[in-house]
Amino acid sequence: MLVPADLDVARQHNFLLSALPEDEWQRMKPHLSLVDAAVKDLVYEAGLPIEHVVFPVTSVGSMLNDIEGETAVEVATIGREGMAGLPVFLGVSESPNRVVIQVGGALIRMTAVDLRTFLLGDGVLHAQLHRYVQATIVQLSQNVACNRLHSSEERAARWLLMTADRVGSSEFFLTQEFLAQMLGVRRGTVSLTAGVLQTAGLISYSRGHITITDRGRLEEVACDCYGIVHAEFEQLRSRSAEKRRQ
Amino acid sequence: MLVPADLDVARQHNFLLSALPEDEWQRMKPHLSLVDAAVKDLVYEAGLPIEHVVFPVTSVGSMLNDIEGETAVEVATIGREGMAGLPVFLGVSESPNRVVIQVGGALIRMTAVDLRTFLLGDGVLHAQLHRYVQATIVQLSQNVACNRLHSSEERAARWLLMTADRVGSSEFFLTQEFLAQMLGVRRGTVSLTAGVLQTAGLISYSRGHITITDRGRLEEVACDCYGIVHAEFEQLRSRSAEKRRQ
DNA sequence: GGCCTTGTGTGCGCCACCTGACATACCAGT
DNA sequence: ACTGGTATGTCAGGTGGCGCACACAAGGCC
Repeated sequence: MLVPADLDVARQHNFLLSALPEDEWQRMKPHLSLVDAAVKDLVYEAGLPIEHVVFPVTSVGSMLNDIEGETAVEVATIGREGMAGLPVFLGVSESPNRVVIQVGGALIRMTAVDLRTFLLGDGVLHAQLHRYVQATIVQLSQNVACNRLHSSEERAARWLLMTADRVGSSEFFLTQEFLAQMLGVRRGTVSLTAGVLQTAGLISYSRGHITITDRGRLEEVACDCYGIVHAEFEQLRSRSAEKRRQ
Repeated sequence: MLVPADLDVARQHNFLLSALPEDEWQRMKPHLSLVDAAVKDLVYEAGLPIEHVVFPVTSVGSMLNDIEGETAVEVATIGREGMAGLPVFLGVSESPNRVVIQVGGALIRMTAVDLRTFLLGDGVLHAQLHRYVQATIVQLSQNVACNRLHSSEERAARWLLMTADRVGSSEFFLTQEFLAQMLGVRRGTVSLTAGVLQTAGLISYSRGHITITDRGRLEEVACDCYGIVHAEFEQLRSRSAEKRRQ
C-alpha cells in the first residue's frame, strides 16, 4: 500500500474529504497533516480526551470495546469511508471506546480543536459527517445482532470481506490472534474456522499474510450483515461522489 | 403510568425537550402532539421512510434489528432520555432498523418534515441531539461487546435495570417471550435464568407483570455494561439539567 | 361453567464454543 | 547453526444455550 505523495492526492481516497467543495477543502487543508500509521498504533484511548480525529486514507482503524477481565471486541471498523473521532464532532471530548490501527497505511489527521472551530462554519463536512454517523449506527446495530446470532465462521468471512473492501485489496496482514480479538472468540476457534475456509480454497494465509482467493464463495459463507452494512456505506459513497460532481 | 395532562407537563419528563430554552420550546410546540402508545405499537418500520420522530415521556421504545430467518434482537433502548428517529436528524429518511414500543405510555410526536425544517434554525435542540447520538453510539457499542461476552443471566439483569430506569419505576410489564427477543435467546433460557433471579429474591413476576424487589443485588448480578451505559446517559441528563437552569 | 388464548415450567439430546494446554513450524538476529 | 520470538495446529474436557417438545396454569371471553 503506497503512501500518497501529498494531501491533495490522499484526499481523493477518503470519501468524506473528497466530497468537499474546493473552497471548503482549501480552508481545511492548513490544519491537516498526512501521517503514515503502523499496525496497533493508538488513535485515541478510552476515557481520555481525544486529541486528534483521523481520516483513513489507505489504513483501516478498529473501534474497540474493552470489557473488564476479558479480551477486547471490535465494535466498528473505520476505513476510508469515514473518520475516527466522532465524539469530537458530536461535542463530546472522550468516549469509553478505544480506536487502534488495524491495517497500517496513510491517514489524514486533524486536531480535535481545529475540527471543532472549523465546524462552526457549518459547511458540507457537517452534513457529510451526519450521514456517516448514520451509517456507523447501522453498522453498530448490525454488529449487535450479528454477534448474538451468527456463527464464528459467518462472522469471520464477513470481517474479511469488510476489511478487503476498506483496504481496497484482496490481500492484507492479520494474524489469527488479531482476528480472534476482532470477533471476540478464542484463537483456537479462528484456527479451526480459518482452516476450513482455507481448505475450501476461499482464502489462503500464512504467518499473518492473508489473501482472499475466492471472493464469490466467501460472500456466500458470510452472513447477510455484510451486505446490509456494505449497502449503507455504498450509499454514503455514491452520495459523496454526487457531491463532488456538483 | 399516568399520562401527563398536556405538552408542557409531558415535556418535563423528556431530557432532550426539557433542556430547551423557552423560546425554542414555544416555536416547537405547535408541531408536537401528545400520544398514548400501547405495547408493540410501531414507531417506524425498517426500510421505509420515517414519518414521525418520537420523544418518549413515560413510554419506552426498542430499536430492533431483524435478522433474516431469525428472531429480532434489540440493539438499543430509547426512553425519556432521548428520541426515536435519529436517521431523520442525521439527514437520512430510513434505516434498516425498526422501532417498537416496549413499555406503553405517553410520548411526544413530531413529523419528520417538521423536525427537519425546525432544525434549520440550528438551536439548542441540535446540540442536544448531538450529545444524544454520542450516548447512543456508546450504548450500541457496549451492546456489541456485551452480546458477545456476557451470559444471558448478566444481560437479563442488566436489561431489567435499564428498563426500570427508563420507566422510572421498579415494576412494569413484560413477558418472558418478549425479554427473550430483546436478549436474543430462547424463551426457555429466560424461564431458567429469570427463575433463578426470582428464587434468589431479586425479582418477582407473574404473567407479564414484573417487579424488581432487590435492586442492589440485581446490580451485582448485572454486567458492568449497565454501569457504563448508565453513566453515559447520566452525563447527558445532568448536562440537560444544567442547560435548563441557564 | 367451559372454552381458548397466553404465559410459564421443564426436559433432553446436541453442538458451537470455551478453557487451557501443548506441540510444531517459520522467521530474524547473532 | 543456534536461539528466541511469533504464528499456527490441535486436543480433551466442560458448558451455555439451542431446538424442540410437552405440560400446566392463569386469566379473558362466550
